[in-house]
Order: sequence, then structure tokens, then C-alpha cells
Amino acid sequence: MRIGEVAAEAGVNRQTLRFYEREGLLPDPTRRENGYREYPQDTVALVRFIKRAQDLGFSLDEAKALSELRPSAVRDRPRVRRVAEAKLADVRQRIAQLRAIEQALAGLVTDCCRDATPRCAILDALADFPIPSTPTRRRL
Amino acid sequence: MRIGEVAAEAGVNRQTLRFYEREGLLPDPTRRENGYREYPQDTVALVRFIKRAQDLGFSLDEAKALSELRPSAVRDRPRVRRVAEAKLADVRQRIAQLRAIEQALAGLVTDCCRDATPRCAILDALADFPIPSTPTRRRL
DNA sequence: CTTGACCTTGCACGTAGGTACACCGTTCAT
DNA sequence: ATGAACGGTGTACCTACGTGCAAGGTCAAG
Repeated sequence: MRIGEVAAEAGVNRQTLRFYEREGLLPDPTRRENGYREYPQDTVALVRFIKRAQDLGFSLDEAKALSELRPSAVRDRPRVRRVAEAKLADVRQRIAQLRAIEQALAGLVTDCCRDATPRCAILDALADFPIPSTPTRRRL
Repeated sequence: MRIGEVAAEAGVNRQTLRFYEREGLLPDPTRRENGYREYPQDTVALVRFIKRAQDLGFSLDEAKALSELRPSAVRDRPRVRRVAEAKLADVRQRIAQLRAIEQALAGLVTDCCRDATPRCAILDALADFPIPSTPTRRRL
């Protein structure tokens, strides 16, 4: 596939694909004789994956780390296991936090017409913030 | 509380608080006679909330919309309901997507030491991307 | 054989979300 | 009464993630 087709099917623009290539998120594609990039079909799925991961709050670097867990990209199985475990813990924590928000929002939707809501369900949903001695924050 | 205390307790720097103030995420605090900002205690919780929301992939604008669902901020109950419903759908979709990733990662962790993984569990986890006729993407 | 839709590279620019710096005033402990 | 630690404003700068634009090459249709 040429770059325009991949871009159209993945819903991004062509510049973005070249940008991802420079950043190492996409493998350097083979070139036709005229210099045009020639992409394998599964590039579309990879690009969509990256976009999804971003929507879920992963940075491009994290999306890259995730995408490198693909079997085709695997070289070092212990490393894959470590990365996967770390990401798994991360993902589970996100799910838990989103669930807290979900509960709060669901509560708001069902009883937003009744008064007497003394505390803030939305703030409460995320109130269990562990105060970091060294403030570590993702995506600094 | 003065700005430094709030910043320390919320784990952000002072500039960030002033930035949030300019952006309308934090209400303009009252001032002491010397011009120093005087924050109410719950500012800390609000700032932590914003940071959490960001970690979960919400933009500052979205975090603001969420934080405005606080009872203390409520003026227009039908609007709150609409916003809460929209966010709720959004949050549920995110949870579903994260669960797909969770499954894929959990699978990787348990059988990463066995070979014969013909397909990519990670890519498969997000393969059900609905191809948008008009490519709409959050946080464009 | 030209026109338009593709493709190439390189570089400049834009937005979100901060972060640092300069320069100044205030407060407080020694 | 002086220096550190804090506060104020304004402006410039930074990173992540693209987006646009110029200047040019390729190719298929008319």
C-alpha cells in the first residue's frame, strides 16, 4: 500500500505516518523504484492501535512499548513479560480509577434532580490520591 | 492556604496553579492585603482531581467540564445531567477498551513463555476500530 | 504533452500543557 | 537589618504531537 491509502484507511494524515516513521513507531517501509513508500497491509492496524492507545491516555512512547509486545516484534521473552506485567498493572489501575468516575457519574445522572448532595461525588471518586514524596507523574 | 502549601500538597508546582487559574480551571482565589493568593482547603482535592483526570487521558478542558459537575459548581441541573451522561458514555467506552488491552496483556503474561502465538493479542485487542467516514478523533 | 493526483524531502509553524527566568515585593528568623 | 524563603507579574521557553508549505519528482488520463 502507498502512504495515501494507509493514511486514508487508518484515518490519519500522511505527514503523521512519516512522523511516526521518524519516531520509530512504524518500521521503515520498503521503497518502490521511484522512492515511494510501500507499506504492508497490517500497518493500518498498527496505526489504529497507536491512535487508540493515545485516546486511552498512553503517550506515543508508551504506545510504542505496547506495540512492541506484538509476537512479530518479540526477541526477548523475559523482557516482554516484564513490560507486559508493568503495563498490565498500569492498565488495571486506570480501569479502577475510571470505574470510580463511572460510579460518580452514574450517581449524578440518577439523582441530579434531587437536592441535598452534601459532598462532591466527582471529587470523592478520585480523592484517594496517594501523595507522592517524589511527585511522579506520567507524561510529564 | 497560600500557593506554596497548595502546590506542595497537591504535588504540582506553583506556576501550574497560576496557569490553571488563567485557564479557568481554578476559581480566582481571594487575596490577602499583601496580594498573596488565599486558597480554600478543597483546592488541593480539586487539583489532584485534575491531575488524575489527565492521567486517565482527559484533556484539561475535559477535566474542567468534569470538575464543574461538583455540587458546589452546579447552577443548571439539566445541563449537569447532559454533561454527566455524555461523560459517562465516554468513560464506559474507555473502560471497555482498557479491558480489551487488559485481556491481551494478561494473556501475554501467562503464555509469553510458550511459543506458537500466531496472531498478535495486543493488536487484536484494539482491532475492532470503527472506521470513521469522517475521521473523528478525541484530542485532535 | 500537459494536467492533476499522487509521491519525495526539509523546514517552519501550531496547540496543549506546562516550566523557567527576570525582576520585584514581603515576611520571618537570626 | 539582612538573607532566606516565600509571594507577585510578565514573558520566554520547552516538550509532545502533529500540520502545513515549498520545491520538486512520478504517473495515468485525456
